[in-house]
Amino acid sequence: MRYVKEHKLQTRSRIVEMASYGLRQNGADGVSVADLMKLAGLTHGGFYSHFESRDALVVEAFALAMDRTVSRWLELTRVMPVEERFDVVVDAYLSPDHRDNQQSGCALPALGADIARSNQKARRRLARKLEEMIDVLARLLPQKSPAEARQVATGAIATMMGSIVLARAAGNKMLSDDILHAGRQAVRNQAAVRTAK
Amino acid sequence: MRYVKEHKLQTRSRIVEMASYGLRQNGADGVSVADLMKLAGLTHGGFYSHFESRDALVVEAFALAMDRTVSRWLELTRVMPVEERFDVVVDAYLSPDHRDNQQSGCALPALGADIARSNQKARRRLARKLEEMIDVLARLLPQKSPAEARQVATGAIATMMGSIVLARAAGNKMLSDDILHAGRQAVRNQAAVRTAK
DNA sequence: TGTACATCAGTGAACGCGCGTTCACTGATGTAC
DNA sequence: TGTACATCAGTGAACGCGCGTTCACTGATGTAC
Repeated sequence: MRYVKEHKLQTRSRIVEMASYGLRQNGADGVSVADLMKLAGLTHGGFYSHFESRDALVVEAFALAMDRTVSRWLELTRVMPVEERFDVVVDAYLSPDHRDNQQSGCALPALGADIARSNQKARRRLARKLEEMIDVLARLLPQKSPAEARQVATGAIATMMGSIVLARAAGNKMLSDDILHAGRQAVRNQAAVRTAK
Repeated sequence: MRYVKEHKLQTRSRIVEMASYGLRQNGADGVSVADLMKLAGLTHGGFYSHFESRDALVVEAFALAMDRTVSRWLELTRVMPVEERFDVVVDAYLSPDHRDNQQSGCALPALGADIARSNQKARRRLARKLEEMIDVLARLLPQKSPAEARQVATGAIATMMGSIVLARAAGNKMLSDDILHAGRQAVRNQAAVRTAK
């Protein structure tokens, strides 16, 4: 064996990571296998020794991007006072920076609709990642009951991802900024109602 | 002239209408020109005597679908007492029926992300349709100031479309239903805060 | 009223291209001696 | 320590296919006579 056993796994990870950028940027159908491999510094021929199909990579890349978003939320809130944590996440999500950097942003606005048209297996995997995301966000609302926190977190994620899609789609700077602002207000209002446990 | 002048325009309209169903169902990249023409009962050869390119049809079909949604909201609320109108629209949007009938539903959840990756011209056209949609929904909140109604309507549309995308993407019936429910609550809470003018 | 004709909406074969996928091959590498 | 070797990660040509688009043609139709 001329290569350490981890070498191929590292290459595979690199492909998934770079693909997650390319796919978020251009959509699930917007990048060819050859281009995805080029992003990882490889040629397309070796692709099928790493993945069963292009679709399999798309699902993996999506899952990785979801994990990264969750990790980012955890990092972002670690050193924050409890009562500011939720708003910090919301403000970072609904920022011009996130709107303008699709390739490194949350996978939901970029790929959600593609997953919705995908097969059941992919949608189940998304569902699990989405539940994780909801749980992490709900834990940033400790002043609410678990059930209410979960409901608010679910609505907040829907509002945040919808706002980002619309803000990116609107070919009109002023409208786009208005959408981000309205999204922030909307999430705050959702969280504010019946704050008491 | 062997055909009345409106004949070709009617055919064109039929193509746009049928395309709007096919594209909402399968995404902007999910249906071929040949299939889109077949939906209208035609063959693909005549396509370019009606449209400059496939993209041009996609944009027209998207715009038509947006108009239909706005018309639907107006019909739905015409005979309703003023104070119930907003909720009627929200409940119809965030219904299992809308989630499960992508082809005849709102174009934003189905095609928003595709438009976000489209050219500036298409995005400007979307922006105009989106402003219309926001205005119509804002007018269903007459108890708020125009500025606040517009902000709430914007946030509500983001929440509604985000919830539908997530509810469709979640390969898990219970989660999907939870998302619709959380979306309804979220929109209500957004509208409820500071209701007074 | 009947017929020949010009028009043009719609047809379907053909094009070039890029895609996902396959496969015979290469060459860098750790190991055996 | 140096060399021959087996392995297999990665290469790039080739495949079949479906796509968007083009174009020469057809045939149904309203009009002129």
